[in-house]
Amino acid sequence: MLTIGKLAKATNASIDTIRYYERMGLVSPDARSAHDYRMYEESAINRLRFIKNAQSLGFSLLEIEKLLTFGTSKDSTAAEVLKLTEDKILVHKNKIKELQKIQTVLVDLAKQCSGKGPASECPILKSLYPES
Amino acid sequence: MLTIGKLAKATNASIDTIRYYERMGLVSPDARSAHDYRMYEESAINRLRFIKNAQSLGFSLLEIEKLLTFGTSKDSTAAEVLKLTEDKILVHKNKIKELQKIQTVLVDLAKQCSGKGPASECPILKSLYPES
DNA sequence: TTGAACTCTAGACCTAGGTCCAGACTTAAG
DNA sequence: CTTAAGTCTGGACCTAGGTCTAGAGTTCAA
Repeated sequence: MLTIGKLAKATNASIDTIRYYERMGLVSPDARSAHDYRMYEESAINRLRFIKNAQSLGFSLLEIEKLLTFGTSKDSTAAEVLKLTEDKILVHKNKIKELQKIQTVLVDLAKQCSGKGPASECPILKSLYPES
Repeated sequence: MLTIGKLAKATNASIDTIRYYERMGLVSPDARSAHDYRMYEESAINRLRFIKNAQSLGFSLLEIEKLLTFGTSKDSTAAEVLKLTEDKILVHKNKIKELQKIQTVLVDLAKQCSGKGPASECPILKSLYPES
């Protein structure tokens, strides 16, 4: 069994983060010591790594909680996991599209500005002011 | 001169937002009425629209404040505006790249999951758990 | 055994961009 | 004149994902 400090070290998470995840319902100690220290099984390491992995794919803690629940609930289906994943893909797709649209505008603006002269003459600023 | 309510209506911003921008140093009333009501010139409308436009391009309020200052300071140069714009382009570029990387992984995971069977057998979940 | 390192709880604080509220005052319309 | 609608200030609250603090108790190493 691991204390919270050992678990933190093993997963490169902070103690505070682990306790925060506990409040969020993502991780909980497998036991408490005589003096109420949190005690974790080795498997908690994998659980925390799961969280990190899922986070790096853009899942929120709320979504990760669902994923974790799916993994242990007998009634959960692969279809539910797939749905969550596909939803996330769609969200990312839209975000990428939005950023690319913005990017096009910014690059176009940058091209119009020679970088010379006073800011007040800069076409970038001018185009941000509404037609007037 | 416009009261804050008229300005809000004209710009589709909320009164609270305008006051918030004032606290942030982005907009301030051109005068106060006898009873301390904020009074704005027509030009405040354009200023607020400028803010919206810049926001839609991903500039933060802090950056927008700089842009607005550039526009009115005699010492500011187009080069400064261009720099801010190019920095933003770079930030967006990196964000897009990051999202695309994530997207590749997610799409790949989704492909591996048939959507059939229990969640516990789902290859998506399995791959989120560290090699073990 | 003693001091450093660890852990506990509860709750405050942080960012960013707002939103909302209370309580008081002002203005406009009918 | 009355009443609804508008405005004022100051400060609390919201999301998300943490981070930090205080004050008290515990455990480990020398």
